[in-house]
Amino acid sequence: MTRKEQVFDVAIRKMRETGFLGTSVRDIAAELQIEAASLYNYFQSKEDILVKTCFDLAEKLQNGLDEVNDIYFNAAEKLEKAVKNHISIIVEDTNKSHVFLHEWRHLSEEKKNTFIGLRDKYEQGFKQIVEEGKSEGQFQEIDTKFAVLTILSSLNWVLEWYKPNGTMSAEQIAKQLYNFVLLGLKKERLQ
Amino acid sequence: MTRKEQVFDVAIRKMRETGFLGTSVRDIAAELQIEAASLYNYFQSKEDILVKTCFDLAEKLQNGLDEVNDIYFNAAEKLEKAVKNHISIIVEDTNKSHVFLHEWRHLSEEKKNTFIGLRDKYEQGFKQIVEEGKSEGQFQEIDTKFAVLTILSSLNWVLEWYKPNGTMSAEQIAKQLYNFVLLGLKKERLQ
DNA sequence: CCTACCGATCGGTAGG
DNA sequence: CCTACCGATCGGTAGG
Repeated sequence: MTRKEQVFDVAIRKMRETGFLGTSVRDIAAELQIEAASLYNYFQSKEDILVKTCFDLAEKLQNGLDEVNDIYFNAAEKLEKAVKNHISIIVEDTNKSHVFLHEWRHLSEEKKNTFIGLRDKYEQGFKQIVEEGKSEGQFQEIDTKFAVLTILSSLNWVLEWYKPNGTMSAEQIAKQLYNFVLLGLKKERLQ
Repeated sequence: MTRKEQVFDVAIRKMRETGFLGTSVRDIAAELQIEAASLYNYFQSKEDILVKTCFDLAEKLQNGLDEVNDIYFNAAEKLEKAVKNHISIIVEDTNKSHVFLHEWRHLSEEKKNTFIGLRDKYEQGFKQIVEEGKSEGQFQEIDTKFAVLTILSSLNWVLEWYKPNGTMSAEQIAKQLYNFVLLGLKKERLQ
Protein backbone atom coordinates (compact mmCIF):
# COMPACT_ATOMS: atom_id res chain seq x y z
CA MET A 1 0.00 0.00 0.00
CA THR A 2 1.56 3.26 -1.07
CA ARG A 3 1.44 6.34 1.13
CA LYS A 4 -1.04 7.89 -1.30
CA GLU A 5 -3.34 4.89 -0.95
CA GLN A 6 -3.05 5.15 2.83
CA VAL A 7 -4.05 8.80 2.70
CA PHE A 8 -7.08 8.08 0.52
CA ASP A 9 -8.03 5.14 2.68
CA VAL A 10 -8.09 7.21 5.86
CA ALA A 11 -9.87 10.10 4.14
CA ILE A 12 -12.61 7.88 2.74
CA ARG A 13 -13.17 6.14 6.07
CA LYS A 14 -13.44 9.50 7.82
CA MET A 15 -15.89 10.74 5.18
CA ARG A 16 -17.99 7.66 5.65
CA GLU A 17 -18.10 8.23 9.40
CA THR A 18 -18.81 11.96 9.51
CA GLY A 19 -19.61 12.94 5.93
CA PHE A 20 -17.62 14.93 3.37
CA LEU A 21 -18.31 18.27 5.01
CA GLY A 22 -17.86 16.82 8.49
CA THR A 23 -14.34 15.68 7.65
CA SER A 24 -11.69 18.38 7.67
CA VAL A 25 -8.28 17.98 6.09
CA ARG A 26 -6.92 18.45 9.61
CA ASP A 27 -8.93 15.42 10.80
CA ILE A 28 -7.38 13.31 8.07
CA ALA A 29 -3.90 14.62 8.79
CA ALA A 30 -4.24 14.03 12.53
CA GLU A 31 -5.01 10.36 12.04
CA LEU A 32 -1.98 10.01 9.79
CA GLN A 33 0.05 11.96 12.34
CA ILE A 34 1.22 14.55 9.85
CA GLU A 35 0.35 18.22 9.25
CA ALA A 36 -2.64 19.19 7.14
CA ALA A 37 -0.45 21.00 4.62
CA SER A 38 1.47 17.79 3.97
CA LEU A 39 -1.63 16.11 2.59
CA TYR A 40 -1.47 18.28 -0.49
CA ASN A 41 1.39 16.18 -1.78
CA TYR A 42 -1.12 13.38 -2.27
CA PHE A 43 -4.14 15.24 -3.64
CA GLN A 44 -4.82 18.68 -5.06
CA SER A 45 -7.98 19.36 -3.11
CA LYS A 46 -10.29 17.65 -0.66
CA GLU A 47 -12.83 17.29 -3.43
CA ASP A 48 -10.41 15.14 -5.42
CA ILE A 49 -11.01 12.29 -3.00
CA LEU A 50 -14.76 12.56 -3.39
CA VAL A 51 -14.52 12.82 -7.17
CA LYS A 52 -12.28 9.79 -7.50
CA THR A 53 -14.42 7.66 -5.17
CA CYS A 54 -17.71 8.52 -6.85
CA PHE A 55 -16.55 8.11 -10.43
CA ASP A 56 -14.46 4.99 -9.88
CA LEU A 57 -17.37 3.14 -8.36
CA ALA A 58 -19.85 4.36 -10.96
CA GLU A 59 -17.54 3.06 -13.68
CA LYS A 60 -17.05 -0.31 -12.01
CA LEU A 61 -20.78 -0.88 -11.61
CA GLN A 62 -21.50 0.13 -15.20
CA ASN A 63 -18.77 -2.11 -16.61
CA GLY A 64 -20.20 -5.05 -14.69
CA LEU A 65 -23.70 -4.35 -15.94
CA ASP A 66 -22.51 -4.00 -19.55
CA GLU A 67 -20.77 -7.35 -19.27
CA VAL A 68 -23.91 -9.02 -17.95
CA ASN A 69 -25.90 -7.67 -20.88
CA ASP A 70 -23.28 -8.91 -23.33
CA ILE A 71 -23.10 -12.45 -21.97
CA TYR A 72 -26.66 -13.38 -21.05
CA PHE A 73 -29.88 -13.40 -23.08
CA ASN A 74 -32.63 -14.34 -20.66
CA ALA A 75 -34.04 -11.39 -18.67
CA ALA A 76 -34.39 -13.32 -15.41
CA GLU A 77 -30.82 -14.51 -15.72
CA LYS A 78 -29.60 -11.02 -16.58
CA LEU A 79 -31.33 -9.62 -13.53
CA GLU A 80 -29.84 -12.24 -11.26
CA LYS A 81 -26.33 -11.58 -12.57
CA ALA A 82 -26.84 -7.79 -12.40
CA VAL A 83 -27.86 -8.12 -8.76
CA LYS A 84 -24.81 -10.25 -8.02
CA ASN A 85 -22.55 -7.79 -9.81
CA HIS A 86 -23.96 -4.87 -7.86
CA ILE A 87 -23.69 -6.54 -4.49
CA SER A 88 -20.22 -7.97 -5.01
CA ILE A 89 -18.91 -4.53 -5.99
CA ILE A 90 -20.49 -2.54 -3.17
CA VAL A 91 -19.50 -4.95 -0.42
CA GLU A 92 -15.93 -5.04 -1.69
CA ASP A 93 -15.11 -1.74 0.07
CA THR A 94 -18.02 -0.59 2.20
CA ASN A 95 -16.45 2.75 3.08
CA LYS A 96 -16.02 3.72 -0.57
CA SER A 97 -19.54 2.51 -1.31
CA HIS A 98 -21.03 4.62 1.46
CA VAL A 99 -19.28 7.72 0.22
CA PHE A 100 -20.33 6.91 -3.35
CA LEU A 101 -23.96 6.48 -2.33
CA HIS A 102 -24.37 9.38 0.10
CA GLU A 103 -21.73 12.06 -0.44
CA TRP A 104 -21.92 12.66 -4.21
CA ARG A 105 -24.27 15.58 -3.64
CA HIS A 106 -21.31 17.55 -2.28
CA LEU A 107 -19.54 17.37 -5.63
CA SER A 108 -19.21 20.70 -7.42
CA GLU A 109 -22.21 21.55 -9.60
CA GLU A 110 -20.57 20.44 -12.84
CA LYS A 111 -19.18 17.17 -11.52
CA LYS A 112 -22.46 16.47 -9.79
CA ASN A 113 -24.42 16.74 -13.02
CA THR A 114 -22.03 14.36 -14.77
CA PHE A 115 -22.36 11.93 -11.89
CA ILE A 116 -26.16 12.05 -12.01
CA GLY A 117 -25.90 11.26 -15.72
CA LEU A 118 -23.91 8.11 -14.97
CA ARG A 119 -26.34 7.04 -12.29
CA ASP A 120 -29.28 7.53 -14.64
CA LYS A 121 -27.55 5.44 -17.28
CA TYR A 122 -27.02 2.63 -14.78
CA GLU A 123 -30.66 2.69 -13.70
CA GLN A 124 -31.61 2.71 -17.37
CA GLY A 125 -29.74 -0.57 -17.77
CA PHE A 126 -31.84 -2.19 -15.04
CA LYS A 127 -35.02 -0.74 -16.52
CA GLN A 128 -34.19 -2.33 -19.85
CA ILE A 129 -33.81 -5.75 -18.24
CA VAL A 130 -37.16 -5.41 -16.47
CA GLU A 131 -38.80 -4.27 -19.73
CA GLU A 132 -37.33 -7.28 -21.52
CA GLY A 133 -38.64 -9.60 -18.83
CA LYS A 134 -42.08 -8.08 -19.15
CA SER A 135 -42.24 -8.30 -22.94
CA GLU A 136 -40.92 -11.87 -22.82
CA GLY A 137 -43.70 -12.67 -20.38
CA GLN A 138 -41.28 -13.69 -17.62
CA PHE A 139 -42.07 -10.76 -15.34
CA GLN A 140 -45.41 -9.42 -14.25
CA GLU A 141 -46.69 -6.09 -15.57
CA ILE A 142 -45.34 -3.93 -12.77
CA ASP A 143 -44.32 -0.28 -13.21
CA THR A 144 -40.72 -0.48 -14.42
CA LYS A 145 -39.33 2.56 -12.64
CA PHE A 146 -41.02 1.46 -9.44
CA ALA A 147 -39.53 -2.02 -9.69
CA VAL A 148 -36.01 -0.84 -10.48
CA LEU A 149 -35.83 1.73 -7.71
CA THR A 150 -37.16 -0.76 -5.19
CA ILE A 151 -34.63 -3.34 -6.30
CA LEU A 152 -31.69 -0.94 -6.14
CA SER A 153 -32.77 0.38 -2.77
CA SER A 154 -32.80 -3.12 -1.36
CA LEU A 155 -29.38 -3.83 -2.81
CA ASN A 156 -27.86 -0.63 -1.46
CA TRP A 157 -29.35 -1.21 1.98
CA VAL A 158 -27.08 -4.22 2.26
CA LEU A 159 -24.36 -1.77 3.26
CA GLU A 160 -26.25 -0.84 6.40
CA TRP A 161 -25.84 -4.23 7.92
CA TYR A 162 -23.27 -6.16 5.89
CA LYS A 163 -20.27 -7.14 7.99
CA PRO A 164 -17.34 -8.62 6.08
CA ASN A 165 -16.79 -11.19 8.83
CA GLY A 166 -20.48 -11.90 9.36
CA THR A 167 -22.23 -15.19 8.77
CA MET A 168 -23.27 -14.46 5.19
CA SER A 169 -20.89 -14.18 2.25
CA ALA A 170 -21.54 -11.66 -0.51
CA GLU A 171 -22.57 -14.57 -2.71
CA GLN A 172 -25.12 -15.81 -0.17
CA ILE A 173 -26.49 -12.30 0.31
CA ALA A 174 -26.93 -11.86 -3.42
CA LYS A 175 -28.78 -15.15 -3.64
CA GLN A 176 -30.98 -14.42 -0.65
CA LEU A 177 -31.85 -10.93 -1.90
CA TYR A 178 -32.58 -12.24 -5.34
CA ASN A 179 -34.96 -14.82 -3.94
CA PHE A 180 -36.56 -12.58 -1.38
CA VAL A 181 -36.91 -9.20 -3.01
CA LEU A 182 -37.26 -10.21 -6.61
CA LEU A 183 -39.79 -12.91 -5.98
CA GLY A 184 -42.47 -10.30 -6.59
CA LEU A 185 -41.32 -9.80 -10.12
CA LYS A 186 -41.52 -13.33 -11.40
CA LYS A 187 -44.79 -14.15 -13.11
CA GLU A 188 -45.11 -17.83 -12.31
CA ARG A 189 -44.93 -17.13 -8.59
CA LEU A 190 -47.84 -14.76 -8.58
CA GLN A 191 -51.17 -15.86 -7.17
CA MET B 1 -48.18 29.51 9.80
CA THR B 2 -46.28 31.32 12.53
CA ARG B 3 -42.94 32.97 11.87
CA LYS B 4 -41.27 30.27 13.89
CA GLU B 5 -42.82 27.58 11.71
CA GLN B 6 -41.66 29.46 8.63
CA VAL B 7 -38.12 29.55 9.97
CA PHE B 8 -38.11 25.83 10.70
CA ASP B 9 -39.67 25.09 7.33
CA VAL B 10 -36.96 26.93 5.42
CA ALA B 11 -34.20 25.48 7.62
CA ILE B 12 -35.38 21.91 7.13
CA ARG B 13 -35.74 22.31 3.38
CA LYS B 14 -32.22 23.72 3.17
CA MET B 15 -30.88 20.87 5.29
CA ARG B 16 -32.54 18.37 3.02
CA GLU B 17 -30.95 19.98 -0.03
CA THR B 18 -27.40 20.46 1.20
CA GLY B 19 -27.23 18.57 4.49
CA PHE B 20 -27.04 19.79 8.09
CA LEU B 21 -23.39 20.80 7.86
CA GLY B 22 -23.86 22.23 4.37
CA THR B 23 -26.54 24.61 5.63
CA SER B 24 -25.26 27.66 7.47
CA VAL B 25 -27.47 29.85 9.65
CA ARG B 26 -26.65 32.61 7.16
CA ASP B 27 -28.10 30.54 4.31
CA ILE B 28 -31.33 30.16 6.23
CA ALA B 29 -31.43 33.84 7.16
CA ALA B 30 -30.75 34.94 3.57
CA GLU B 31 -33.75 33.05 2.25
CA LEU B 32 -35.93 34.65 4.91
CA GLN B 33 -34.35 38.02 4.10
CA ILE B 34 -33.29 38.69 7.66
CA GLU B 35 -29.92 38.71 9.43
CA ALA B 36 -28.43 35.52 10.83
CA ALA B 37 -28.47 36.88 14.37
CA SER B 38 -32.24 37.36 14.15
CA LEU B 39 -32.80 33.65 13.77
CA TYR B 40 -31.85 33.13 17.39
CA ASN B 41 -35.23 34.49 18.43
CA TYR B 42 -36.75 31.31 16.99
CA PHE B 43 -34.29 28.66 18.10
CA GLN B 44 -31.43 28.43 20.56
CA SER B 45 -29.00 26.69 18.25
CA LYS B 46 -28.83 25.22 14.77
CA GLU B 47 -28.85 21.78 16.32
CA ASP B 48 -32.30 22.46 17.83
CA ILE B 49 -33.84 22.15 14.39
CA LEU B 50 -32.17 18.82 13.78
CA VAL B 51 -33.11 17.53 17.23
CA LYS B 52 -36.76 18.48 16.89
CA THR B 53 -37.05 17.01 13.40
CA CYS B 54 -35.42 13.70 14.28
CA PHE B 55 -37.26 13.10 17.55
CA ASP B 56 -40.68 14.27 16.36
CA LEU B 57 -40.65 11.86 13.47
CA ALA B 58 -39.29 8.98 15.54
CA GLU B 59 -42.14 9.49 18.00
CA LYS B 60 -44.80 9.66 15.30
CA LEU B 61 -43.63 6.43 13.69
CA GLN B 62 -43.45 4.61 17.02
CA ASN B 63 -46.92 5.77 18.06
CA GLY B 64 -48.36 4.50 14.79
CA LEU B 65 -46.64 1.16 15.18
CA ASP B 66 -47.83 0.79 18.78
CA GLU B 67 -51.38 1.46 17.66
CA VAL B 68 -51.16 -1.18 14.94
CA ASN B 69 -49.98 -3.73 17.49
CA ASP B 70 -52.83 -2.82 19.81
CA ILE B 71 -55.58 -3.11 17.22
CA TYR B 72 -54.67 -6.07 15.06
CA PHE B 73 -53.93 -9.69 15.91
CA ASN B 74 -52.92 -11.34 12.68
CA ALA B 75 -49.22 -10.93 11.77
CA ALA B 76 -49.84 -10.42 8.05
CA GLU B 77 -52.44 -7.79 8.81
CA LYS B 78 -50.15 -6.11 11.34
CA LEU B 79 -47.36 -5.97 8.80
CA GLU B 80 -49.63 -4.46 6.16
CA LYS B 81 -50.85 -1.78 8.55
CA ALA B 82 -47.34 -1.09 9.83
CA VAL B 83 -46.18 -0.57 6.26
CA LYS B 84 -49.07 1.79 5.58
CA ASN B 85 -48.38 3.70 8.79
CA HIS B 86 -44.73 4.11 7.91
CA ILE B 87 -45.34 5.28 4.36
CA SER B 88 -48.16 7.66 5.20
CA ILE B 89 -45.99 9.36 7.83
CA ILE B 90 -42.82 9.70 5.78
CA VAL B 91 -44.54 11.02 2.66
CA GLU B 92 -46.45 13.58 4.74
CA ASP B 93 -43.46 15.93 4.79
CA THR B 94 -40.66 14.63 2.61
CA ASN B 95 -38.17 17.29 3.67
CA LYS B 96 -38.52 16.42 7.32
CA SER B 97 -38.33 12.72 6.51
CA HIS B 98 -35.12 13.16 4.55
CA VAL B 99 -33.50 15.04 7.40
CA PHE B 100 -34.75 12.42 9.86
CA LEU B 101 -33.34 9.58 7.78
CA HIS B 102 -30.00 11.02 6.75
CA GLU B 103 -28.90 13.84 9.06
CA TRP B 104 -29.33 12.30 12.53
CA ARG B 105 -25.70 11.30 12.56
CA HIS B 106 -24.83 14.97 13.04
CA LEU B 107 -26.65 15.08 16.36
CA SER B 108 -24.41 15.56 19.38
CA GLU B 109 -23.04 12.32 20.77
CA GLU B 110 -25.57 12.08 23.59
CA LYS B 111 -28.62 12.92 21.49
CA LYS B 112 -27.39 10.59 18.78
CA ASN B 113 -27.24 7.65 21.16
CA THR B 114 -30.78 8.33 22.37
CA PHE B 115 -31.95 8.54 18.77
CA ILE B 116 -30.30 5.25 17.85
CA GLY B 117 -32.13 3.71 20.81
CA LEU B 118 -35.48 4.86 19.44
CA ARG B 119 -34.65 3.57 15.99
CA ASP B 120 -33.66 0.19 17.40
CA LYS B 121 -36.93 0.00 19.31
CA TYR B 122 -38.89 0.71 16.14
CA GLU B 123 -37.02 -1.97 14.21
CA GLN B 124 -37.63 -4.31 17.12
CA GLY B 125 -41.36 -3.79 16.63
CA PHE B 126 -41.13 -4.92 13.04
CA LYS B 127 -38.97 -7.87 14.00
CA GLN B 128 -41.61 -8.98 16.48
CA ILE B 129 -44.29 -8.96 13.77
CA VAL B 130 -42.11 -11.02 11.45
CA GLU B 131 -41.37 -13.47 14.27
CA GLU B 132 -45.07 -13.79 15.01
CA GLY B 133 -45.79 -14.46 11.36
CA LYS B 134 -43.14 -17.13 11.29
CA SER B 135 -44.32 -18.90 14.44
CA GLU B 136 -47.92 -18.73 13.25
CA GLY B 137 -46.78 -20.35 10.01
CA GLN B 138 -47.90 -17.40 7.90
CA PHE B 139 -44.41 -16.30 6.90
CA GLN B 140 -41.56 -18.39 5.58
CA GLU B 141 -38.51 -19.12 7.71
CA ILE B 142 -36.42 -16.17 6.57
CA ASP B 143 -33.81 -14.45 8.74
CA THR B 144 -35.80 -11.88 10.72
CA LYS B 145 -33.24 -9.11 10.83
CA PHE B 146 -32.60 -9.55 7.14
CA ALA B 147 -36.30 -9.36 6.32
CA VAL B 148 -36.96 -6.29 8.47
CA LEU B 149 -34.04 -4.25 7.17
CA THR B 150 -34.94 -5.07 3.60
CA ILE B 151 -38.55 -4.07 4.20
CA LEU B 152 -37.63 -0.78 5.87
CA SER B 153 -35.10 0.04 3.17
CA SER B 154 -37.75 -0.38 0.51
CA LEU B 155 -40.17 1.79 2.44
CA ASN B 156 -37.65 4.57 3.00
CA TRP B 157 -36.60 4.53 -0.62
CA VAL B 158 -40.06 5.78 -1.48
CA LEU B 159 -38.79 9.23 -0.58
CA GLU B 160 -36.33 9.15 -3.45
CA TRP B 161 -38.99 9.15 -6.07
CA TYR B 162 -42.31 10.01 -4.39
CA LYS B 163 -43.81 13.22 -5.78
CA PRO B 164 -46.86 14.54 -3.88
CA ASN B 165 -48.56 15.44 -7.16
CA GLY B 166 -47.49 12.28 -8.96
CA THR B 167 -49.74 9.57 -10.30
CA MET B 168 -49.68 7.42 -7.17
CA SER B 169 -51.23 8.31 -3.84
CA ALA B 170 -49.56 7.34 -0.59
CA GLU B 171 -52.27 4.70 -0.17
CA GLN B 172 -51.56 3.19 -3.59
CA ILE B 173 -47.84 3.21 -2.94
CA ALA B 174 -48.31 1.41 0.34
CA LYS B 175 -50.45 -1.23 -1.34
CA GLN B 176 -48.06 -1.68 -4.24
CA LEU B 177 -45.05 -1.96 -1.95
CA TYR B 178 -46.83 -4.41 0.28
CA ASN B 179 -47.67 -6.61 -2.67
CA PHE B 180 -44.35 -6.29 -4.42
CA VAL B 181 -41.74 -6.32 -1.71
CA LEU B 182 -43.48 -8.39 0.90
CA LEU B 183 -44.58 -11.09 -1.46
CA GLY B 184 -41.38 -12.91 -0.63
CA LEU B 185 -42.41 -13.25 2.97
CA LYS B 186 -45.75 -14.95 2.58
CA LYS B 187 -45.56 -18.71 2.80
CA GLU B 188 -48.37 -19.68 0.48
CA ARG B 189 -46.79 -17.81 -2.38
CA LEU B 190 -43.54 -19.68 -2.19
CA GLN B 191 -42.70 -22.30 -4.77
C1' DC C 1 -35.33 42.06 14.14
C1' DC C 2 -30.62 44.75 13.64
C1' DT C 3 -25.53 46.32 14.19
C1' DA C 4 -21.38 45.00 15.59
C1' DC C 5 -18.59 41.70 16.79
C1' DC C 6 -16.17 37.23 18.92
C1' DG C 7 -13.09 33.16 18.82
C1' DA C 8 -12.69 29.04 16.24
C1' DT C 9 -12.06 26.63 12.29
C1' DC C 10 -12.06 25.99 7.44
C1' DG C 11 -9.46 24.70 2.71
C1' DG C 12 -5.53 25.92 0.82
C1' DT C 13 -0.66 28.25 -0.48
C1' DA C 14 4.34 29.84 -0.23
C1' DG C 15 8.55 28.44 0.57
C1' DG C 16 11.57 25.40 2.23
C1' DC D 1 6.80 16.39 5.10
C1' DC D 2 7.05 21.04 7.96
C1' DT D 3 6.46 26.11 9.55
C1' DA D 4 3.98 29.93 8.96
C1' DC D 5 0.31 31.91 7.31
C1' DC D 6 -3.90 33.64 4.26
C1' DG D 7 -8.78 35.18 3.55
C1' DA D 8 -13.24 33.32 4.21
C1' DT D 9 -16.67 31.55 6.79
C1' DC D 10 -18.60 29.34 10.71
C1' DG D 11 -22.13 29.29 15.02
C1' DG D 12 -23.22 32.27 18.27
C1' DT D 13 -23.56 36.57 21.73
C1' DA D 14 -24.17 41.45 23.60
C1' DG D 15 -26.90 45.04 23.56
C1' DG D 16 -30.31 47.49 21.70
